[in-house]
Amino acid sequence: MPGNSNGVAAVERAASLLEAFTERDFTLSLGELARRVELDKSTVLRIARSLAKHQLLVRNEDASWRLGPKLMKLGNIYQSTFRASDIIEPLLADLVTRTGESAAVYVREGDERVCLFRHDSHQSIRHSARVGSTYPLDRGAPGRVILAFNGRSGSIYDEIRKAGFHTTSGERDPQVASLAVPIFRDGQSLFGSLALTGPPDRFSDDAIRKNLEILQVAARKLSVAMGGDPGP
Amino acid sequence: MPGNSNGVAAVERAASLLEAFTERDFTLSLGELARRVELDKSTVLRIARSLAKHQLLVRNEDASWRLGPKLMKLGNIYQSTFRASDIIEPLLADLVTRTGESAAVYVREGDERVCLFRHDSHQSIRHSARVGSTYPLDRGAPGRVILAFNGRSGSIYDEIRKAGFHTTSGERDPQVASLAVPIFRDGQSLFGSLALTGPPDRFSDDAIRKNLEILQVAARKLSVAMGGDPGP
DNA sequence: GTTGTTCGTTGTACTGAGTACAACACCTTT
DNA sequence: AAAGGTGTTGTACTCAGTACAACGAACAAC
Repeated sequence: MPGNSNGVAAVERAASLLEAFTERDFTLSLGELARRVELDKSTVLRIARSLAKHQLLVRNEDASWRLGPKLMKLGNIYQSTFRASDIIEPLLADLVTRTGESAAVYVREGDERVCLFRHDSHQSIRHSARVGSTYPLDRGAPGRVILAFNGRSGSIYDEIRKAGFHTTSGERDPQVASLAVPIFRDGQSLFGSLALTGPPDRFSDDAIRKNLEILQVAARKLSVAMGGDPGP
Repeated sequence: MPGNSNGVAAVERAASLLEAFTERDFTLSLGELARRVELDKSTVLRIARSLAKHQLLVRNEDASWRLGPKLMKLGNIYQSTFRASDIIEPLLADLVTRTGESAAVYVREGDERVCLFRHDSHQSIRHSARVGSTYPLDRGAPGRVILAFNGRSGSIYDEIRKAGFHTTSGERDPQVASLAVPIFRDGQSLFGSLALTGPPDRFSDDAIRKNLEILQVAARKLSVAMGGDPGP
């Protein structure tokens, strides 16, 4: 199972088990689990038992499985790696009340971006992603801003760097538009991007102009709080 | 390694690897990691590589390791299992502004309780736990309330059931006092407990009386929203 | 310069752990 | 009563996982 070899197959199988669960299918029977990961039922049972011993999986009364609380704890430690929650969370809430759109912070993680923090808009029509979800770097404003300020060259990225922000509509998902600016920490090093997202029809030129100012003020405040230069 | 046998040792080793990380030691070198889990460096390296392939672990530039973003995603799915975040989160925020203390929701998970949601007080002196942390059931008001309404017998628990709430000061942690009430869902089945926590000196009889009313109103609202009886 | 220590990494040989299969008991449904 | 569906356990085979030792590269002490 280890693609290039030099790994531990059983561990990767266990990881696949965890990945079989989604927001919709948050509880799975042994058989269903075995079917999804394409392993024998007995194999899945033994791995699941070991995962459950560490609360990475939990067994419910009808013998089916669901994800365990340890994952929430570990996910929280992952988040604390960035040492930013105290500053970011209230700031996102403030952004939402000011702009009416959902606000989020994305950071680069390898060749993807991860939604690290998020605060949903109060409006009935709103964009709502999940914290921890990964998205491509080269699609959508939050990703492109990260690429631009990570030194990616190309006419688009040069423009973003010059403008200090970027906006896209329906690029990654036809249903959502987004407006993003960079956040810095420890001087000039990029921390990630701060973004507003919502339905494209609420991202008119006028709305963008108005929200951009609010967003940039927040981004500067954030950058300064994390020891970074305010940015261009 | 599987205590009673009938598990997969390599998987449990991998779980131990993840558990070696804490809020303080959020990044560990290979050697340190091997020391903590008491395994050979080569073994740890191979397991870590497999975990990293699934983003459960991430390698940083100096070759040390940290927890991966997939954990946040999975932790989020765990949380969504309870289908309650939309209702609970704003309610906790409201509780904090009304009472000035930190508010949290605990659910039973086996023979422990897990902090499922949490909103910190704005005050400089405040109790601040981590979402996903586990605590004993028989220490602290949130735990005892869960035991009482899960049918645990005994004079203390009979009293709690009769009163409809419980308060403790310094029982689990000498530094914190708490006030907790039950939450129900789907009729009479217990969902968990809703609690306020803070420094003991802010939990005078007067303060408790005042906050209890606010807490109970919130708990009833919550129970009804989740299809449960409002409770006694 | 050395010597010593740490770090991460790779190859090896051994053996015991992980695996798939089959059979089982227990349910419903037909 | 047969057929499908659970979850479970025991088995035997073999290959995957392991610890060990050795390596090169940094870095510090002297």
